[in-house]
Amino acid sequence: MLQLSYIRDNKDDVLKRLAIKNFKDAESIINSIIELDNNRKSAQRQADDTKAEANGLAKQIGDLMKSGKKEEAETLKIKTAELKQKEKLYDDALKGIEQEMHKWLVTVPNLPHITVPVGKTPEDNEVVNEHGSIPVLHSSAKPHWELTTKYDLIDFELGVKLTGAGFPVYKGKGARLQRALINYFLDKATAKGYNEVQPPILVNADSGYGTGQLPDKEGQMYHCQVDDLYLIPTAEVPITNMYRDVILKEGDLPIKNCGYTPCFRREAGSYGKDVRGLNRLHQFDKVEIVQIAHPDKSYETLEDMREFVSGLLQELELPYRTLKLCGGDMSFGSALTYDLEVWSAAQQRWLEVSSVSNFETFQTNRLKCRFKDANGKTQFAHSLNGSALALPRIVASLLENNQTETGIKIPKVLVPYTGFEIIA
RNA sequence: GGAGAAAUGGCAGAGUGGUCGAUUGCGGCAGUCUUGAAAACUGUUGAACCGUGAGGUUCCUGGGGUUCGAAUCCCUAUUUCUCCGCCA
Repeated sequence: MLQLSYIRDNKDDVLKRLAIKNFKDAESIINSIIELDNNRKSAQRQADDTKAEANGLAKQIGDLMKSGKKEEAETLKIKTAELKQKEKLYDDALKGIEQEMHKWLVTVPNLPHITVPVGKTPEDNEVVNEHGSIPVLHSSAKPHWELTTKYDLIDFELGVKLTGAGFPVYKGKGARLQRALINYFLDKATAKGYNEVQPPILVNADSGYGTGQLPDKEGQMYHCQVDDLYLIPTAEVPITNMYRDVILKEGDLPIKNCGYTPCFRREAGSYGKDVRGLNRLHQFDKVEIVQIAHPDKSYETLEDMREFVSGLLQELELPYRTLKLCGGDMSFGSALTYDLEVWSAAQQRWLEVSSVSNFETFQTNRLKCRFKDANGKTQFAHSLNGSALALPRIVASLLENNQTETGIKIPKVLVPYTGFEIIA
């Protein structure tokens, strides 16, 4: 959610940047928000003045009662009755305006950073770098969904039987590989100074609103209606919401947390080759890194996080590239997003394995996550998060890229975690 | 799941209808003293909104109500604690 004061003071800038995000009707929506805010101010003025008057009278009545002047008190009481009606009227009006304003505000996406490329589709994303060489596979190389069957690593059919499509069963060395990756990622993150947390994987609606999954992406989350809880689509939700309604000390920043959780996504509307094998699942594992940063430092932090994730891919010896997302491809709440994609040799395409974003104050404004600066003023912190990493597509490319005629080789850094060097 | 008790500022903990946004202690911050530190002493220390300012309004878990007036009374939700039941 954008900050009202920023919208008021920088309307032109806001409109210019919303255009980069291809946000429709920006001008009319921003205008109505500003107009509503003006109404809000005068409504609050009226309400406050009325209350001040009523408070004054109540105090007078108290004094009169104490000094035994009952009759005078009674006359004043009659006066307050009228004020009370007015009070209710003004309060209701104010509440109505605030609700209306909030309704509009949550529809406005975050402003993109000035360096965000203009564009509408993934083709317009800017390639920041490419790393590693594209492997050449032997003639009988297979896509990962055949390899997982051949070596009995993942049983997609069994998952369908237990739950449905997109809920695979990992078996034997496949299951062990999952555990190895999770441990490896967590070890790397904690070594980098991230504090490991294990959050709940069901969250309440407040948490959903805090990080922006609600109200706009409601349909993408699994919802336990009996208890009104949501299965998390990413650990970002619980980990960032730990700082909802919190005022931090400036010295506490940056706060670095990481956590492993399963993630659940309904993925309504996905189809075709996108959902083949491990490419898109309803349940998958991910290690997430989250930082709460000082506004002056958040872009340095973003680069740090990007480099950390790149380092993981390098150690895993996977060819990858980094994209800076264009305005049209960025998520609703992000100000700047890097996507990291690994090359999937048998599918001959790039697979997104990490998304690293700076949300600036977009989430912290909703969360009311603030810090006290050197002057004792409270201001919103910046929130950032990134996948480090999401497992399925890493597994897909590891299996595909490292396949040989004699088996699938495990990258050196993982061997201590898997306990085996080859899947054969 | 059943019965009872409770929820107040960063923490502890007063306050049971009228200058209470809230006594006090701890913690935090600033100062005095000190070569420095500690101790001691002094001061200061919640948030949001409106207002150039003076100042005003709101917030004592959330929501609703009673009253001229609510932290204080009533209803309700949530959470915590104790006891019982169930249980990985």
